[in-house]
Amino acid sequence: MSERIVLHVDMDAFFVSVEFRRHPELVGRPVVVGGTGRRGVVAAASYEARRYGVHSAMPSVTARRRCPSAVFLPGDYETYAAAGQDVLAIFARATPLVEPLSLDEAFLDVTGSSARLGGGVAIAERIRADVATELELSCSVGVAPNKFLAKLASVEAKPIADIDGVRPGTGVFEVRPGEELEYLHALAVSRLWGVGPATLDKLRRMGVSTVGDLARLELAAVVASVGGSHGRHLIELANARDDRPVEPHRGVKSVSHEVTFADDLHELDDIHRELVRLADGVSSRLRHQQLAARTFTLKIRDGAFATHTKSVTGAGAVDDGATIVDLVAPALGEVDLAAGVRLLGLGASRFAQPAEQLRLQLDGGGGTTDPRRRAGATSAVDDIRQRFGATAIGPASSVAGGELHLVRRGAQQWGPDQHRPDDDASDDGDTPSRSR
DNA sequence: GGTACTCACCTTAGCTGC
DNA sequence: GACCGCAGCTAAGGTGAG
Repeated sequence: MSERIVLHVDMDAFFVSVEFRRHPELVGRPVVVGGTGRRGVVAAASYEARRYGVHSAMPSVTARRRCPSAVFLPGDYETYAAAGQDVLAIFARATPLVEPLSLDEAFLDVTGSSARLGGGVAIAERIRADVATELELSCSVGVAPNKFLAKLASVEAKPIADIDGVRPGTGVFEVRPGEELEYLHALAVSRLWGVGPATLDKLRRMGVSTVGDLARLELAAVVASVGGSHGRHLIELANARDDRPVEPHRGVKSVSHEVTFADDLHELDDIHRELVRLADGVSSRLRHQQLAARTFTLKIRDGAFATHTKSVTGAGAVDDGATIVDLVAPALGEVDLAAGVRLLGLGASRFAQPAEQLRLQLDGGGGTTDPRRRAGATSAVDDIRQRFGATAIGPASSVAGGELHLVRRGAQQWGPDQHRPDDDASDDGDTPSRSR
């Protein structure tokens, strides 16, 4: 059997690069995309900004302090998603086996097309060239016998930004068959997929600093330290073993929305109104994907940054917002809200097909007062949104201050928007404190 | 002192039924 | 009837990724 050839393609500073296309005057300047409010985080930083130590997931406040000259742009999720689709279309020319990981990266299994297109490295170079000429974007590609190594390899191909300046990367980096361990064992163990701060701390206490150190340990010792499944997985990776296939169509297992407020919520009415909005957003996505869920999880992060979750499993699968609110609203009462609510989230999981959901509801399992009427109203809402846009209609109970604010995927991806100084001065208690 | 959003997967604990 | 062990399910929380 021939060796697999897996590519990991990772767009370079993707969100920033998309912004450069419509703001060419910003090219070469430090640019940061992400939440612009005081509670936001950095979604992407140009390489010029990275020179100053700015990186993704960094609090925007810290990024401003490190690089005051940077241009800060609010994220535009829909535009980035559209650009991501364009990129995927180019990948699809090389192989039908494309597994997107996020908007800006994907695995490609090119084993079958390699003979026709000239091998893994040649395919990678071709993809890079097409992305550059057709989309004015750049990407880095890792080539390896499996997904895990390809992912590591793409990092080696990236541009480098440090205090001395920005240097272009190689663009393509290959880990050749037979050379996997030589490459892998010299890397820091934190480079392994699945080693975050908590696991790294445990491994360090065992004297592990490189992947090679980990590979030399007994499986039992690693399992005792980090747990069975996790330990076995790490040992497999440390020995360059990863037989996971590239899966083009991975079904979703959960759908969730969460929102961080510019100012903590204290009034139960306000919290309930936000819950209605979240339920509307989640239910809308469920119906769009023809899914219904049995379990809903309420997530609350309080004013002290402590996170609490409450799960509710209904008798039947549900896909309408009002029923979801009926299910999870009682859980609000089980959480101490005295410290205020910084973040509110709602997730749906344990999916069933809508046909089963309808049957269960009509059997009385949905717990609604009149499921037929509710289903009719929900269908009408979807029709109106289809014709007039997502913000054309929403639940009346989510309206505050005469304005309709709906939750859509990615709408507040990187934190609440810029907090206006006059928000505090004009706070008449009539409108929610969240700024949008 | 500052920590978003979305998704997946894991561990632990408690409950229930056999 | 009480108790034990086990399996299965659920809830809660943690970890990690991008």
